[in-house]
Amino acid sequence: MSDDNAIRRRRKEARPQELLDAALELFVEKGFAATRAEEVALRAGVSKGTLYLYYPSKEELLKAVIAQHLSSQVAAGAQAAERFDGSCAELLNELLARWWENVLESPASGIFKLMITEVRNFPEIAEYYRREVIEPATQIVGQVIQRGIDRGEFRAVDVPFAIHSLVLPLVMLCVHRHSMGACLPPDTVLDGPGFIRQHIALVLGGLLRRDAPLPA
Amino acid sequence: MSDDNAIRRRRKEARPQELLDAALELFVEKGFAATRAEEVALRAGVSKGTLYLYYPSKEELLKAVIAQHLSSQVAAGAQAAERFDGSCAELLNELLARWWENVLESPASGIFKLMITEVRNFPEIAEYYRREVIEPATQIVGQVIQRGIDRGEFRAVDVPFAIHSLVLPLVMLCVHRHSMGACLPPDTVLDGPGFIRQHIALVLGGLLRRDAPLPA
Amino acid sequence: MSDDNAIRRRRKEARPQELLDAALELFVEKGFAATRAEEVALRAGVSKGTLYLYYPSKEELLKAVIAQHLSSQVAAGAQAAERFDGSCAELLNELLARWWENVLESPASGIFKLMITEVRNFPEIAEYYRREVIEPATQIVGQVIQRGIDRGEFRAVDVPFAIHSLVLPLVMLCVHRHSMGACLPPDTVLDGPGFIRQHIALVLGGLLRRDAPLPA
Amino acid sequence: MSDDNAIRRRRKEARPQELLDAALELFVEKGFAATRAEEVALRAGVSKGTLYLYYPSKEELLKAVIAQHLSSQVAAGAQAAERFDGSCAELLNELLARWWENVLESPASGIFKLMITEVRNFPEIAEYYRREVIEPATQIVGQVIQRGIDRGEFRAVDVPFAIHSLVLPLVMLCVHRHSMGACLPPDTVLDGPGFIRQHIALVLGGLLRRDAPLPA
DNA sequence: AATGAATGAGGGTTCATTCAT
DNA sequence: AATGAATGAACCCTCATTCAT
Repeated sequence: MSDDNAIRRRRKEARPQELLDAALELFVEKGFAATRAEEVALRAGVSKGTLYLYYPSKEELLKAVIAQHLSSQVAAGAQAAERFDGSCAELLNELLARWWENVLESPASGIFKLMITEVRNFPEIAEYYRREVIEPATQIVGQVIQRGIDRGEFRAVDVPFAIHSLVLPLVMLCVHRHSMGACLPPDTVLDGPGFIRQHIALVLGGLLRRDAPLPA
Repeated sequence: MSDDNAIRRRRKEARPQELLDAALELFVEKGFAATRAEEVALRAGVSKGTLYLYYPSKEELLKAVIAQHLSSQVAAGAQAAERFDGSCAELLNELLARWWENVLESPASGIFKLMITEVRNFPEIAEYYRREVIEPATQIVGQVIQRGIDRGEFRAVDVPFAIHSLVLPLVMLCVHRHSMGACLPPDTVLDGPGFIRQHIALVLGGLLRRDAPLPA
Repeated sequence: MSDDNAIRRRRKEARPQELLDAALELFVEKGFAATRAEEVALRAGVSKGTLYLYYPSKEELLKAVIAQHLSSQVAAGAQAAERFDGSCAELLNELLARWWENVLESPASGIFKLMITEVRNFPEIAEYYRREVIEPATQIVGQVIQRGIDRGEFRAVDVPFAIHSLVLPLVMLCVHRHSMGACLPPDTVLDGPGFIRQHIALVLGGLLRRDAPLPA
Repeated sequence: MSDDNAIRRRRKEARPQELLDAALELFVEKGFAATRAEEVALRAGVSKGTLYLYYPSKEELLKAVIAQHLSSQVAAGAQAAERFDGSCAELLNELLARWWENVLESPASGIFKLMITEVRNFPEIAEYYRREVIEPATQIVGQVIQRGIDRGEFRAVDVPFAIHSLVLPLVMLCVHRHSMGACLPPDTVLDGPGFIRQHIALVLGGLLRRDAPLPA
């Protein structure tokens, strides 16, 4: 019996996460409004009623999904940036490539599409997202660029603009993967890592002073 | 009678467009599923029933909205690319800047968010979008880059990757404007033209051969 | 102009009847509730609005349809019964055969199906129908049978029962023609006059005293 | 739990039948189009939504109502006809009287009115009805009459006509009961069994050879 | 008189949520 | 804790009716 209970308890403790995973998948796939609460429950392997034992409403479920994926998503990046001691170009390379691996290649990447589709319907989420994601991510990348400029590695470009030039394609790629990308034949889909490498090289081409040595 | 009818007919002929405009706004704002048919009607200044005199269902209305904004959206760009006789760098500058003005600054820019949120629910739309927008737009930009490479103006980069590096930030910016951007204080919003100018400069920095002269 | 007006006026004066005809057809075909007012108008060759110039509502149109077809439908039969001087058997033969020709073979035959389907939704119609149709028709046939009994031509059967035995099959045949009959291949449909002749012969076989001479 | 579930399951299992019963009543009373789905639900003692847990649409509910009442409705009659060993006249008496009791006196009798009012709107129902009801019922009665003719009990009448002469009044009576009959004072309504007895006697009077002995 | 665009109440159907078991 | 039957508010869509032309 203790054994059964152990399984049961493990099962029970896994429930919220299983529900969040199912919800993320479906909300990203079909949108929040077009997803039925029962679908989420079924995909998580429980009944409709059980969903409501863990989340008081479909909307709270959405918020939980978002909260989970936005918290401490950027903490890791910040630490990497602190410790790194190579050139700024190399650091950017490192940061964005790692970020791609950790976030964009995972199911969590859907969160970006989800944010895009739902912020305007749930305004409280907007501020949360700005504070937890945009702000810190912008800061990390911005600091590296600023450091590159200060060190004479980069030209004196407009830093906020440069951040967008670097980051937006990656985010967009990730959104694409969950919208059009999901409708096209898989071989059509862009090779992520390959693209990132060249993209950073291109933008660095504009960032680097002409007299600076090219990065490896 | 002719006069009376004229007024009436003008009204009637304007209805479809008024409805499409209202629908675009609302579908972009709240998503297709979360928008009530009656809301669209009211924003267009008519009653619920009137909507159905012009479009047989909410779904057909969505398709009409999309069809209208995707048709011949890229034709203009193609012509500009044909006629242009300056350097490829200048042509890219010209193309993207003009595209920004014509599309992204207009209400039509919302169509990108709409596509992202709805393609997976309406698969027929995906193919249509690929054929009418992605394919031709990719070709135009791709041809310019290829020409630059052939002429010795650009380095021998991977063309499809380069297209994405150039274009995705603009699209993403535009999506952003209709999602997070609509939730933040207006002064936070990025300056479009300024960004575009620097973005192109940055990427061109990576595209141009180091020994080539910088564009004006 | 006078000529145009003449046509117009003729046209106009024919309108109510054209509308009634169209309404009868459609109400019989699809039922009152399932028939749209506009359908009636279109079948009558006018626009939706015009229908309402002649009848204030769909329900009033139904009542007009019914009233038209029930009034004086039986008057003719009554007179024939008065004048006839042959045997009662011959008279019944005559009456029912004629009734079949005049009523059941005409589009007006649909009125029976219409009554069946709609009386319960429009109770005021019931009394009207009883008074105008059932009562007089019953009386006419009943009188003939009663006379036959009084004269010693028929056995002393229950008269109301006998009326039903004679008349119900004809009515049912007629209802059938507008329901199942309309769904089957036309060659399947029963030959009306042939049936009537044998039906009356059969029932007369039971009515006539065994020692009476058979009718021609 | 088993007990609780038992009650619950019994409830759930009874629902479809309760809904079918309510639907039959209302569709017969008001017609299919004029009956609201919610009315059916309320009469069955459940809420609007519950109806849709058991039947996917109002139209499917109609089909279920019809299917239930037409299946195996005539099987019993066929068996009785097989086993019977009296005279054909007695057999007809028996068959029709029994049919009256079993079908026409029950709420199921409404199905005839329902068929009449709805076949033309749901063509698939027509074929079904012909195959399941008309065809077999016609055969049973037809065989008895034919046997009577073969045995020299009946005259050589036209069999299909004779079938109609026997059966149509009963069907019509039954239709009447759910249309006009429901609008008249109850005491006006014809006495079914009494009528059937005399009706059969009358028609048999025409069927039987004059030299044959009258049935008891 | 005739039209047909417009209206909005009404009915079919869905689905978030509740609650008895 | 888990289920799933039941509810009813809400939404899509239809159509009887109106009315400006």
